[in-house]
Amino acid sequence: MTVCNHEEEHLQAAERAKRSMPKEEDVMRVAASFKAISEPCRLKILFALRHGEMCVLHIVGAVGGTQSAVSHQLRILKANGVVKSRREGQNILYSLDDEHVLAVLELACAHLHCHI
Amino acid sequence: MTVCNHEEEHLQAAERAKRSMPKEEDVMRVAASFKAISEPCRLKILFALRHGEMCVLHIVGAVGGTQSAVSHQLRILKANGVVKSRREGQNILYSLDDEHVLAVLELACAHLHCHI
DNA sequence: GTAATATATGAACAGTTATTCATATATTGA
DNA sequence: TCAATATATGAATAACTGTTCATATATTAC
Repeated sequence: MTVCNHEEEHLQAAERAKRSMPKEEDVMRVAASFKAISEPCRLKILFALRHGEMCVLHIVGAVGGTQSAVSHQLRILKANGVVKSRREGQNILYSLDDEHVLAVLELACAHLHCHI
Repeated sequence: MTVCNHEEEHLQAAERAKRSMPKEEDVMRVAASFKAISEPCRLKILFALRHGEMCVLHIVGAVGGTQSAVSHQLRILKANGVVKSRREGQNILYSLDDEHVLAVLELACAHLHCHI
């Protein structure tokens, strides 16, 4: 296969793309973060946490599913820097890690013309 | 299991979370979009397309892998509204669907302290 | 210490997905 | 029409992932 040989403009874009490709490690981290928020159940958790921190059983109540499933999902979200948690007595309170998370959610919804 | 019964503040967040949960259909669409950009190979395609539209073989050159694999991935990106394409002679030129896509990428990188 | 509540986790199974290979379609030029 | 180039796609397999079930850990109240 021979790479196409048209417009100079496209060739320049291709060369810049090759030069400026982020490090494999960074690509993997970004991919893992998006994967963390790409399952409906985990996304519901984020929508739930928009309004503030919540304990696990409140999250279960808001998104459905079993306590075990939600706990597994929270672990994935936390491991990828999407949510954070703190203990308060018997409860662990979860919240969105920072303002970037909500901003990404809102951008995605705007892109898809969802009103959330 | 009994839902925890602490701070009024948390209870209100839980109730608002339940009331304002987006429709299942919208959650699925957002999740599918994030899933589309959650694989390293597809993410590399997006990083490549930051600099402008490119034909398939240029994309293959920038991200690696086989032509077939890249073509499959492009189909997924396009089906989920992440990239768009137009024909120009023998070539199909791909580009990011709109400015939201780049904005989401940049937010994610900022969140993870990647310099892209 | 014991019971109760809240949360986390390991293993196993089922469903999903990415890649490869072979092949098909579409465009261009002769 | 034929050959060459560019892109797409169906099927199969291998790898990954989410859920469930059972159980473990941690905190509090008694």
